[in-house]
Amino acid sequence: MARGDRSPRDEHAAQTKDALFESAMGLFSAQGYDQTTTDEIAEAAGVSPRTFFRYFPTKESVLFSGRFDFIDSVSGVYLAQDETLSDYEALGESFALLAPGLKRIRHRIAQYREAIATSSLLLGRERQNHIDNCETVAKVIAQRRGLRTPDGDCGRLAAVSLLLLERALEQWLAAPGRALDDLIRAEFSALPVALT
Amino acid sequence: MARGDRSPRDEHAAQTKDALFESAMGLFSAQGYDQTTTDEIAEAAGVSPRTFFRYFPTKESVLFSGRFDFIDSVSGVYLAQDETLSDYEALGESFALLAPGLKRIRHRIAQYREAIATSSLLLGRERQNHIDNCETVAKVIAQRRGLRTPDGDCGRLAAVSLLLLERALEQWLAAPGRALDDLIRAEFSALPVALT
DNA sequence: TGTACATCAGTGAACGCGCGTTCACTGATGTAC
DNA sequence: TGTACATCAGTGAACGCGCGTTCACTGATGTAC
Repeated sequence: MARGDRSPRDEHAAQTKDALFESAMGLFSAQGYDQTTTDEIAEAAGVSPRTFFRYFPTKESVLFSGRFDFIDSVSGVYLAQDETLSDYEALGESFALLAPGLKRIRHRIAQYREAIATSSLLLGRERQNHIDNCETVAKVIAQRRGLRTPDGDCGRLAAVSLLLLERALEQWLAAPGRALDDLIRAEFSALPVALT
Repeated sequence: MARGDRSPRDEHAAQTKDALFESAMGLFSAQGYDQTTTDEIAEAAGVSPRTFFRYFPTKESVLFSGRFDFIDSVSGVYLAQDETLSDYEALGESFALLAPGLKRIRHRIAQYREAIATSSLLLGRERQNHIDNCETVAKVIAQRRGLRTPDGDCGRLAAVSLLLLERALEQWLAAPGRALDDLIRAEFSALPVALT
């Protein structure tokens, strides 16, 4: 603990935690979250069953410890968009601008979503995150419009934008071909046309 | 079992099942799904813990036994819409036309959704239902367009429509004032404006 | 109508499973002097 | 550099909890003749 952070003991502990994390993610995405027991994870990481709970308070917490908050970084970019853009355009553009940053962790995101997809419980947790994200986005839309609190319009726009982002993400993960920001822009331009 | 269906014994069994269902829904929406044990439900229904599993294979199945499939009835109405309407307009109109049928079971729907909202597991199950619904709607849109299989456009339109329906439903359940079909039409007309 | 048998709602007791907790210990690493 | 003590990663064993299953029974209702 003295200077910096890397004491040999801490180092070893960090390795164990990492081994548990990697083992867990591998097993979750390969055979499903519900089908994977904490005992199995420990065994795959080469430690005793009990040791799992020394590093993670719950089985779920392994998954969410590796989470990256994309939406939290949106606000700043969004508010910096040119005033001539509509809220909808500014949202699409903000997502597209932030998208390249995800390229580096594409594999991690894919694994996370594979795991999520195997379990109703995780799908539910993810849904709650999604609801929080809607709220966050609705608030920043309200702010750009000079409203104190988001109204129905802000909520609707937030929900629809996140839906489109979600679709783009899905396509990006399914097929490696196109860049994420392209897919996002495509989704955002396709919707208005489809509503005519 | 002889004529019709109501033997006194069956009658009694049906009453027990109903008592379990009502007790369960009441407890789920009042104190939360995860906080309600099957023992508690049995006790509230005045039967032994073991009896619960005689009528319902799992705790979840109680909830879903009372489910009403709104989306399944959409296809027919949707395909009957006038050709001059766009797909988007026809969807909104179909939902609005079917909406009045929900008035009768408003209380049941509210209770169902209250229960769902208390548990991540249920939120996840509901999410899976939602995904199925998207698929169903996407297929019928494809059919109206004369496509053999739904493309991205159909999927996007389906997802957005269901999102708007969801929002209208939410408002309807939260505030008793307005009719559901009004709220649906309002949501469907508000979106295109918001995207300009 | 009456008797013998079949069915089935309801129950009790015991158990398996997996997550997560509690208590108590070992032995290696780190620190104070 | 050397000794005494502190810390902490890792572990074992036992347990609580709630869902769901299995086996075996009781007693009321239903049916065959």
